[in-house]
Amino acid sequence: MGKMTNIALIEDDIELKELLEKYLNFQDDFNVVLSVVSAEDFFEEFKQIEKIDILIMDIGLPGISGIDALPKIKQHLPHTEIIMLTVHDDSEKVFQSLRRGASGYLLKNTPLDKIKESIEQIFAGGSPMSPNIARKIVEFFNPKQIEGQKELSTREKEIVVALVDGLSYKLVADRLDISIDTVRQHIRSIYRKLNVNSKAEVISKSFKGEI
Amino acid sequence: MGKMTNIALIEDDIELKELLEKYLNFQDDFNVVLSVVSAEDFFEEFKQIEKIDILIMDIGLPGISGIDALPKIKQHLPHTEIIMLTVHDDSEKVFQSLRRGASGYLLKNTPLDKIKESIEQIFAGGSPMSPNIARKIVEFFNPKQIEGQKELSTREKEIVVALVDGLSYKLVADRLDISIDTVRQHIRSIYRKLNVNSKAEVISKSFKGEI
DNA sequence: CATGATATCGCATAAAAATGCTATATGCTA
DNA sequence: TAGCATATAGCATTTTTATGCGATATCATG
Repeated sequence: MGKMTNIALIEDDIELKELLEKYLNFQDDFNVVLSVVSAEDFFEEFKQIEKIDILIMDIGLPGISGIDALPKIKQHLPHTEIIMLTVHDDSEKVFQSLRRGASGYLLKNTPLDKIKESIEQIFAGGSPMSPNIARKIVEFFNPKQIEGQKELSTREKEIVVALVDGLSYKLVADRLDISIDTVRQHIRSIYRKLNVNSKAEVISKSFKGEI
Repeated sequence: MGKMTNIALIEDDIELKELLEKYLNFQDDFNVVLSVVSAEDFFEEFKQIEKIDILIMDIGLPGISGIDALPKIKQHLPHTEIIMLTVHDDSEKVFQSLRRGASGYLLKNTPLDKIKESIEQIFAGGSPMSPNIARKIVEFFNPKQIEGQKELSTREKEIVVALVDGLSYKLVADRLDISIDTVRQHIRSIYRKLNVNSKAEVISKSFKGEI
């Protein structure tokens, strides 16, 4: 037998919580060591547990939300991998969870065997992600056009990426192997298309998905 | 019978190409309508195909690379969903592919039945992604802690917010009702604490949650 | 084949940002 | 209380950015 994986659950839907508990405990190498219905309960009890490898938690919890609890949990348990299991599929919640340290993001319609698979993926250095969540992320990297805003060319998008990386004109030129004057020219076109007149605005728009 | 899904392949590994072709054609509702070994061949032949729903392509192709071919393909076939199937798992290639319009990203060790599943996920509005690839993305959103990064003061955080809003020093001074020299001074402190030396880097860090 | 979008490069200049140095006042804390 | 971080402000200089103007070449589209 391999080593046991210790799992904790925070889930206020009692039915789902018990189902998960039973299913995971039924697996040979999984062991549910803590199962609570709120973040508050978790903070009260987690210190009594020797080791938590995986925490599966909801977002829509009573009291402290799952997202707000994330930083505090990661602070106390930096080596625990956290999987969000939730009905929320809006980009804001997804990105917030990831920024605050979640390693995976599953929708509640995920079948039990896929949840098991997700835990195994974590140990294989992967990040389990429901396909619909992954789509949000893909859209972040390749946002849809804003109405009335002109499409940037491939080269212009590359320039934007470089600006977002914090590069100066000189370094952009080096990365793309073009002259600094050409960089200037592209940036001019970008400013015109986006109706801005500073790098700062381009970077902000990029992060806000407005490009 | 449901409607047929038309699939195209660009894969220079002949063995894999033929295996995929056979496997996908064997499925009831899949139909491999084009199967070539290079981007050049694809551009020559794709116009003869009435409809391509899904394109599965490699990155490491002879001649034009898969990544370089992406924008041109999306331009001609904006409604074709593209899945990258490749051995490359470095962040740069992953992000480049996504920025250039790929809808999914699978590693070559993906089993055939998972590839089939991925195609179905695309039609369900999802983005198939190997777990190891998803991990790269998660790390993008939650970068590792920068060692010895100092906490910003309240005033400094206000300045950061103003910079993120795309304001110039002058406008920051106006908003906070302080002199432009004081703004400079605060920004100096911010740069020192964050180990950067441009507005662009501050804004990026802010969006990435590194502040 | 003309037109427009893209991609490249150069020169010049004004505006903004980055940095070096100095200085005063306040509040916290070791 | 001496030291430290914060918040304020000024001046000078260098570097980077923003913008105006001009130019050539390619490619796709009408």
